[in-house]
Amino acid sequence: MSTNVTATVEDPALVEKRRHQIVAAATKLFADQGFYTTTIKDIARQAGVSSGLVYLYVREKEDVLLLVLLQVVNSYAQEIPRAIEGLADPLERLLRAVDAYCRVVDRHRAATVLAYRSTKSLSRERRLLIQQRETETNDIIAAAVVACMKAGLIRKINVDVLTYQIVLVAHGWALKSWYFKTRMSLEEYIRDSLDIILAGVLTPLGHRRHAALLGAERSAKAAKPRRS
Amino acid sequence: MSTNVTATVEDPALVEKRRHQIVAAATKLFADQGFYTTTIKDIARQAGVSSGLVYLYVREKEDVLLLVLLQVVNSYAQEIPRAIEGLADPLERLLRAVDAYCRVVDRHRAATVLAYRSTKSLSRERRLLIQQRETETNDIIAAAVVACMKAGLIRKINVDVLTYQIVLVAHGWALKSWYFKTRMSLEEYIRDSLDIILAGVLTPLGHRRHAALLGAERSAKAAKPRRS
Amino acid sequence: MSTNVTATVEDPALVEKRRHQIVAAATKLFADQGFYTTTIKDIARQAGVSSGLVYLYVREKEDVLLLVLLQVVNSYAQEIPRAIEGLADPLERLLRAVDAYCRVVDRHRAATVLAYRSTKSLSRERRLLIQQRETETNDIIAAAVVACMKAGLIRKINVDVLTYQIVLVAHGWALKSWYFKTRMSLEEYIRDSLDIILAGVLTPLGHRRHAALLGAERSAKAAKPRRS
Amino acid sequence: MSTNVTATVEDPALVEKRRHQIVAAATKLFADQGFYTTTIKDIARQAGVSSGLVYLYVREKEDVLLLVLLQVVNSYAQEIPRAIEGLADPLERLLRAVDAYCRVVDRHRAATVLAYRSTKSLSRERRLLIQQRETETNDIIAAAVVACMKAGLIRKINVDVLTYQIVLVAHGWALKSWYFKTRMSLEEYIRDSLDIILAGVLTPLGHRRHAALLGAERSAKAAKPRRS
DNA sequence: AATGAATGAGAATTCATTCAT
DNA sequence: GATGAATGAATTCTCATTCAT
Repeated sequence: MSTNVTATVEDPALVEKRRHQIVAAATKLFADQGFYTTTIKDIARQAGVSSGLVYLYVREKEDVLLLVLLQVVNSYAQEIPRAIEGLADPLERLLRAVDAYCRVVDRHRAATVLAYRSTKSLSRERRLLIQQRETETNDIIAAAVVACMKAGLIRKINVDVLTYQIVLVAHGWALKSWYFKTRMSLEEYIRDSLDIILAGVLTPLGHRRHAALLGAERSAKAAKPRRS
Repeated sequence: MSTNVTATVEDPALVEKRRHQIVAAATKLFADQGFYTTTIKDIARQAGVSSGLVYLYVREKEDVLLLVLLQVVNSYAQEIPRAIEGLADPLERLLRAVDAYCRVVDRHRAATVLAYRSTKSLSRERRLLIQQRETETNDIIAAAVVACMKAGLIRKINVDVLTYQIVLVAHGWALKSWYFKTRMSLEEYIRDSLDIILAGVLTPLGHRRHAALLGAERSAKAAKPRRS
Repeated sequence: MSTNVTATVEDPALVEKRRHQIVAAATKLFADQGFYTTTIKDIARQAGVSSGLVYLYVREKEDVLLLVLLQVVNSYAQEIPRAIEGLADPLERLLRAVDAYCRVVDRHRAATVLAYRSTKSLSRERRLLIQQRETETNDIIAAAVVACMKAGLIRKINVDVLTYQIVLVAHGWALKSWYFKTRMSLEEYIRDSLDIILAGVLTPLGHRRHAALLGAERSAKAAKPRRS
Repeated sequence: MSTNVTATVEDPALVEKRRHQIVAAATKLFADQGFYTTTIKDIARQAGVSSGLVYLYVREKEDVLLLVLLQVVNSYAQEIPRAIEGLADPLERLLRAVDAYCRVVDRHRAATVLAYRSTKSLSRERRLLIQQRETETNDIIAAAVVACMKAGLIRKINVDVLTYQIVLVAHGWALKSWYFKTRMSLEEYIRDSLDIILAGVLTPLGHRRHAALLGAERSAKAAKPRRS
């Protein structure tokens, strides 16, 4: 999770703290107004520091964008594996991974959209860094898909395409949240999307397992219902 | 197709010609470098005109972006209906519409990505204009889905979600073309994506029709093969 | 009345006509918005011609200003002498001259203010041309003052200062018309101003003559009253 | 003396200092070349600062003009009252006020002319601010006139007109200084102008007082002659 | 003679970045 | 380490002037 972004300041704890301030402020502003229309002064003001201070923790404005985007893709790369660790059933792993993906996206909605808008504002090198991290996330999904296929739960289809469709579904929640927000809950969105996609790719065996999992979940929920 | 963008010059043919020059130049540059990093001078140079001339056909820089984005969404709104006009079979209409959508996106790949990145750079009013046009396109897809559902070819699923998934597939080709381009052709992408999505939503009747259509298409192709 | 402003066009009648159009349009616009904030296009539009046409009758924008200002100072230099020609009595000549001055200023109020604002926008050479014409006007007033002094009607005072005060009174009507317009008529302004100035400079003989003139005027007015 | 012109910089002492620099530079340039032909870069260069700095102390170019003009009208509004404070005799107050007015105008000759030329270049709101301040100055003169009238020193004449004539005399020194400068001193100009105006409005009592005041002044001068 | 499209120099304004305190 | 004043390059937009038609 090292960032390539060099700071003048030595004390790592302080660097951590200041960068957090800056990134938090910048994320909000970039998401609201975009990268180019946000000034360093805006960021400094929002973060409650001086504009000069920003340059003690970052070499140029673009570094701030990099830090912001890294935070998003890192949160993907962290939270999805965490959601499926310990699970053995391939289908359950896939379902949980998709579910986790959508939920992280939901939590970072603004930043996800920002990534779509602003990744290209990065220099090539930095852009590749981001794309690489994104690929890592996709690989987790792809691995889960492959595992299902090996287990005979998913029929033979183009893994890349299916993976990408799942990724698009997850990102799509952020991209069109203004549209869906008023029409359905995140849970419904996940369920309906998976319904469509899985229905077409599961084998009969996969379908049975899916039904079993849903049944288990439902009874689990009935037993100790989640807080909304 | 009126644009709200006012020109100082009267002659409509000239306006048409010059705007075309400007939009072509701007599309390329915006796609390559983004809206904010492209200057009016860049656009003028690329278009082979003076920077002052641009302002005879456009009131502000943002108008250029509007014209560029309008061109994309207008081409969606035009070409998709054209691809399905005259067709009666609901499933065929849906398949052709999706196919057409993906192909327009392919032809305007850069501009499609640009729309994702830069729509928010527009003023609210202009942004709404674009979004409205986009919605019109989506409505065409949604109508085709509904028709299939009414004809018993697609099972009862959430129309919005399916429509959106189709739209994401179409746009997705542009968004990740850098990834797919090297791995598969547009035709394969369309086929594999539809395979996954349709498999999950067609009724048995729908499946039979789909198979029939594919068969017809294949023999048609065999008869008079398309030029690549 | 030759202007030093060269025209491309030969036909003198046409030049006259076009310049008149242009000057009329420019006078209005310059007076309303000032020289620098008025564009050649504005002038052309207001004059009902094309912007290119202006340059057939004028070499640069500043020439238009020169023409406008020349028109004003020329109207001074013409109308004041005309008002006093044929009059023999020195005091009557002075009074009528002042009266005429104020009335021309009133008729060209906007242009008079414009002269105050914009003469300095002219190049040195053109500015001198205007100032020279202005001086000619002042000389008429000064001559009338001197004549009164020689006739023993005005006591020995600084002619320049008195002349200038009279000029200021005349111009003052234009400069502060926004203030006086609502408080008094031009006639009252002239009367009250002369009352103050003359009272201090007339000799006893001068006073008697003044009274006589006023009496004559009053009875003349009573005989054939002016339409307001 | 608050200005409505907002600065980005906080430190009031610095703001004061920088604005002073800017206003001094701008006054000179505006007076020489006018508002529109002076660029911000010109001002910055003349003030020995960068062009960006100007915008730390001013929001737009027009603000610079406002500051310049405010300085002039403020100096009127300050120095005239100061010149007559403590004086009891109404006629002496009037004479001293006029004298002070002419002297301030003399000190700010260029800026006074600038006010005539450029007030209309201000936005309505700012223009009103200037005009209001000017009116305040005129009110001081008007009050002194009225006091003289009440004391039977000035005969019953139109106060507005007399006040305005006095104002014109004061301003006139600046407007035509190019003409008078070579012909007479400021002192002579004041004396001769007052001679003409007062002679016409003083009552016999007023005349006696005037003579007494002049006598007192002359002997005072003889006793301890003023420097230059 | 007249038009008005085209040019391009020039001006105001912004803002990333630096640096003295 | 922190501040925020200062810099100046860069950008948008305007408009006097030219010139092909």
